[in-house]
Amino acid sequence: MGITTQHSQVQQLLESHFGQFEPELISKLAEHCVIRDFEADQQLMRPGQYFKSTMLIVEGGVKIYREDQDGNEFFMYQLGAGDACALSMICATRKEQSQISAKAIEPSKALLVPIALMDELMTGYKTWYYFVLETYRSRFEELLEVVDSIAFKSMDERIEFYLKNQRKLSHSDELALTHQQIATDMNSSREVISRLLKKMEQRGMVRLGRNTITVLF
Amino acid sequence: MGITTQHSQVQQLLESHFGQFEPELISKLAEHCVIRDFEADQQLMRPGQYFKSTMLIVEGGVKIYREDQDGNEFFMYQLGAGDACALSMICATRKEQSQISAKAIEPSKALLVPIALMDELMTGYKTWYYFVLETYRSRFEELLEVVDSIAFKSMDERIEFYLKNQRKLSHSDELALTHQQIATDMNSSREVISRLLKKMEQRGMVRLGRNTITVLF
DNA sequence: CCTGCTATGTAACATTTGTCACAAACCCGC
DNA sequence: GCGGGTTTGTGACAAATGTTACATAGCAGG
Repeated sequence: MGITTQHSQVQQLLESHFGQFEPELISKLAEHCVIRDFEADQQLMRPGQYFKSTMLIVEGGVKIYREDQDGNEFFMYQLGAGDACALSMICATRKEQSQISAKAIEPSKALLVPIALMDELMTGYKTWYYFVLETYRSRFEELLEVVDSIAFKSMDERIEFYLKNQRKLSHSDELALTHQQIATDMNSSREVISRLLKKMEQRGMVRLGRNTITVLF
Repeated sequence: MGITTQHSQVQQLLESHFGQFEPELISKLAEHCVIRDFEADQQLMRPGQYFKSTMLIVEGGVKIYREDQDGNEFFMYQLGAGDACALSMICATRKEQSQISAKAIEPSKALLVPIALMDELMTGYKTWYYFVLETYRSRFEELLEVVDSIAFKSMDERIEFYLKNQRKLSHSDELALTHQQIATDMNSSREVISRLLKKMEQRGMVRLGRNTITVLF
């Protein structure tokens, strides 16, 4: 939760996770950013909130999901070190409200870039403008894949898609997940997930344990 | 299909549909754009295609949808005069492939902006850079609504959402649609749509006719 | 090692959506 | 006003997903 303004630390974080930025951009950012820490499970954004700054993730992982009016969740994608929240970049520039929710899945650190700086960064630093566009483009594509998975695929294919994503994010075939968590992320029910996971185990696609799913495909 | 390079005509189209652009930007674009006409039902983009230019719609309407490997479609959103294809703007700058399909729903006209120009436009013209960001942001939000509708809603609510969209796009409560078209757009089957529309008619939400659905809500 | 909490398994059933088969209604051109 | 195509209506059934209710299993702390 603490807010620090140690320039040298910010500078170092920027250099290690945003090496593509030109040196003057890094100094500029280091001058104006603050670091913010989040605990696991802490909410970074909630719908309806106004952005005062753009977030650059430098440590940990952040889950981006959509919520409906009844509090149901739907997981969309996840950010890690080196990523930025696309919506916060553009909403920020236009003082719009957030349409999504974000939650830290582990203790995480983000750099907060004041929105007042955005215009100057966009027009003055080519690497920043590329970064913003690339961020938007790749989130957009991730979202398109999500649309695919719910528009065209059946539940068991969606679980497969979900597990593949989780594996990529955790860099491991051993996923520490409960069936309930998966169900919540997919806006389904636990029994359905258990049932289908069991079938996948019989087909040799996964190995199931308490709190763990080992991906075998 | 014809390609013309009549500067004055381009200039005029730009002025009437993209009035927010600064005059020098309009001249710049008029100098380098070409007009392209599309017939109704003609495909503007297909997945896997490389972009050579960004499209600004100046007349007609374009439907943006996703296709799966079996040729199933899923309608996402629609562009009209004054809109631009978000993906073509950014894919264009990075020479990436299109991930979507686009089809003219009526005879349409677009201005083609060569991708070689993008960098100069982005850095040199503030109104262009705002336009690109705003385009991306609003498509992103439309896509989020689409995700909502399939992640959280049942078929009848989705039909309602679909009809509301169509009404907004056609500026009329009388929609010229067959049940089959709706089914295709929603990746469902005609019988399901007919069944649910009938129920909606009984509840007084729509009036059904051959090739027409009158929205009453 | 017992207790209690959490996670998982599973059967039975409800609901929603999709599929098949075919009938009826509508519309256009002759 | 008569075919022939297209569009819509509908019943019966299949398949997928969601719900309810409860049993069992694993783990952690006392």
